[in-house]
Amino acid sequence: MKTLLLVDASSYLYRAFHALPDLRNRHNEPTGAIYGVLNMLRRLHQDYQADYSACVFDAKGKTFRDDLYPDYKAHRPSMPPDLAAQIEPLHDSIRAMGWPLLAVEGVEADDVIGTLARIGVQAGMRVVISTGDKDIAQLVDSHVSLINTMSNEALDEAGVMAKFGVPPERIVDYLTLIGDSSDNVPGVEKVGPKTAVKWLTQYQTLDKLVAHAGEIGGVVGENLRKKLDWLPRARELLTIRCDVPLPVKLEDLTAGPQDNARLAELYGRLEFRSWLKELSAVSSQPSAGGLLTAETRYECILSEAQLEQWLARLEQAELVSVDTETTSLDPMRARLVGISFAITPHEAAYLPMAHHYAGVPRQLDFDSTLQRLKPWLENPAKAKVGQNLKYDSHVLANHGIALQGIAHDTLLQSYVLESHKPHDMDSLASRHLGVKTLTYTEITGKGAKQIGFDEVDLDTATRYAAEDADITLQLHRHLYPQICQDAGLEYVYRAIEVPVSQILFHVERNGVLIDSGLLAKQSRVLGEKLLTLEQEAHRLAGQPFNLNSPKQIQEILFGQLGLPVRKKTPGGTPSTDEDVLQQLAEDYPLPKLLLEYRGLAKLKTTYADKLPRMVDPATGRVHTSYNQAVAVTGRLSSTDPNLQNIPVRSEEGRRIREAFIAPPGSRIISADYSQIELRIMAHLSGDKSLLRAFAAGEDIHRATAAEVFACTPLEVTPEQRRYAKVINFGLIYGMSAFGLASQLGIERSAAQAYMDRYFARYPGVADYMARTRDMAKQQGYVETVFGRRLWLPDIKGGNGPRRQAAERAAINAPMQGTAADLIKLAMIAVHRWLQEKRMKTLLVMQVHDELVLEVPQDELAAVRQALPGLMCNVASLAVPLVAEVGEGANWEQAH
DNA sequence: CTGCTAGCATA
DNA sequence: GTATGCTAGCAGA
Repeated sequence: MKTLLLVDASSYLYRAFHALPDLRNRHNEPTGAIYGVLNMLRRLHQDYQADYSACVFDAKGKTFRDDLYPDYKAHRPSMPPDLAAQIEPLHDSIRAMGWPLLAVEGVEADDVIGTLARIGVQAGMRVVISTGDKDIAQLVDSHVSLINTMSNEALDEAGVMAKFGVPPERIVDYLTLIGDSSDNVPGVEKVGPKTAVKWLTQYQTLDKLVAHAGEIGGVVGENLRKKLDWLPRARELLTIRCDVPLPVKLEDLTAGPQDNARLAELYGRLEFRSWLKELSAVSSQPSAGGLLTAETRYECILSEAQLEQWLARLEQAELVSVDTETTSLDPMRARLVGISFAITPHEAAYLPMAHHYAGVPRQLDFDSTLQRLKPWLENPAKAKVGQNLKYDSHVLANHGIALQGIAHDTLLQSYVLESHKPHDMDSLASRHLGVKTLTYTEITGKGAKQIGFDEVDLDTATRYAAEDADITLQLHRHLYPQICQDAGLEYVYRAIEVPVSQILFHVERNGVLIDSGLLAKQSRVLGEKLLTLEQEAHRLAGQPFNLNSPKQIQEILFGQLGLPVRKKTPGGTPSTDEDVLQQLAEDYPLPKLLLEYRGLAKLKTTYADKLPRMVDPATGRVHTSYNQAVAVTGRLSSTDPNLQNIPVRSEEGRRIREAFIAPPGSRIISADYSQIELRIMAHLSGDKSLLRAFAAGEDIHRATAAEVFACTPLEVTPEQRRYAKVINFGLIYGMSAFGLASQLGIERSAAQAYMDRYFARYPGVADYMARTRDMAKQQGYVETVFGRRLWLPDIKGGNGPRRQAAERAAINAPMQGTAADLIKLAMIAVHRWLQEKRMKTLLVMQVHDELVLEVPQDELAAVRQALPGLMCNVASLAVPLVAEVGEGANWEQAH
């Protein structure tokens, strides 16, 4: 959807003039208001890459309102000369920046904006109005929103309702009742926002209120009745016109190129030196996007007095950006080296506590300083923002501090806004703020020569650490308003991602108990089998070779033994993957052996050998890290170790799961959603047959088989059910006939016939797939049920194969993403329930559609009983959600 | 030591 | 056909 950005420049001009210090150049010409407005426009330009835009000013001349009401704005003093003098250079600068500028004689800026907004909406656009004036709230609707670029406050329909207490369409009535003193339009005496909202809530509209004016008692009732004749005219004065004739068309409102020569001339005269410098740098760094190289004040806290002062500031602050510096990237091992804080942009402090190098200045005492900070860090009422605060929570927890008051996280903000782009701070700073930050490796070096952060000198450490806190705060101010522009995104961020982050912190810290002895035993057995297989393979090949080397296997199979090449790798060499070996195994002995070898080798190295080495000596448990911001669909991922790909399909693989155990007196409970993605497909598509099958609790693969093979469910053969299952999975993956054919090992035409039959029997699903593809192509993203946006960069641009892949991803993403949203909500529900009931049960793993818990014996019954409801009642979809619960001494038994 | 490819584990 | 992360081998530092 295209965006039209309208700037109510006059509203900012007055505010900048009055709010900012009286800046002047050497000729004593005033420049403060120009600076303020341009600064605001530059920020806006970064925030909104609008397709169409206009910067709108009031113009000279009478307007229809002056005719309607001679006293309109009558009490306003004429424009101060210092302000008037700034208008022309301001207009010139704005034009030189490339903004379309509008000042229509005889028409107020509000009416120009109202009219353009209407034209934009009619053209199917999203309209964003940047204004400092509350009157414009009357223009808000589902397509039109406001942003106050000075306060960073964003208002959509819900926002208007929340702020004013009445919906946008009642704003005019509201203003009419309370009057507008700045325009000299009186309202009803003694009626302010409170009474206006009360009346409008009760009577809904001004007209109905007027009709019932007789019923209202008290002085205000009297006052209302006195003004009955006046109110219609006031209403007309306060109503923004959306139908004034304009000298421009929508097509004229595209941004032009920035005229750097002209701008340099203007900035030179105005003496905006930092912007001037940036202009000269712009040729070498075109992506800078135009940013004020503001002066920064970074402080290193070394004295008691400084600490005292910052503690006082932290106590007062509404929101503080926090960042920890540590000795390690491993969250469970990291020790604190220092902490940085930022309260206002471009200003931050670094508190070093544990730097160790020759000649390090005396730092504040580690333990006592931490104790001083502890109450603030642990106070849930003191709001904090950070970049991945889950990590900082671990670091602080390592020192016995339970970080509370996590209000915001810029990592999650970026993820919710642009899941497909990088979220590291350096990328975010450059993308959103046009700032190049110090990187960690620039500070510490890399490779063997890398030093710990505790060895970094305090000056450098301060620049780096304080910048991180500062940039995080700036990013928050930049990103959060964008999230608030969209109710869905705001819900996903505030009601899902922020709370889930804290729960993941607990899950990671809980860890899971591993039977290392059992794994060691399995490793020995696997090792012996591998040795035998290796010898046998060498014998069959007639020579020794490395069974772990695909390259050597290629040479043996397709070179020495002359086996047929079935498939090529992307690199153009003959593939030796599982599929190929499976086919070759039908006719030759060696491939079968290699398959067996590979399967067992994977089990041994990746799981049996690796997991025991991941046990944390301090806790005796394995602590994975969940990454909350990598999967573009909204899923979590798990690393160090990955606990989301522990084997389950093969018999031998499942033995690994027997090593995931509970301590004595506890059991493992596993609860997983049944057919979650197919259920979501039924919900999203609304397909009648699919909904009916789920509502009736049928075996869904059997039901599908019955439809595709035109028989009754009872007549479905196991083979048919297997086919239907593959088809159902294929649907979730956006399959093509080609893919289905290769999966089932049948002709493409036969696969196409199955698909045709499926879509004929489930027309709702066919419809849904087409709709999803269209929506993805139109807007570049698809959405989950909860409004999470899943971006598909390749869907528009890109060549054939990439675009087709993006189309398949577009089909899959809403289902995978909604499932991810659901289980995140389930984690929140389960965690809250456990807390409320003061249970000792621990959430220990999440595996996409499954939650694993470690449950003390005496809580078993309660947890088993409550889990399905907690998981299934997080949303009410058009199909029932079903969760299956199992229990055992280990994870394998719990299934 | 770092980055790449091939292959494979899960949902 | 979707989404991930990890291992081993190997090539070029």
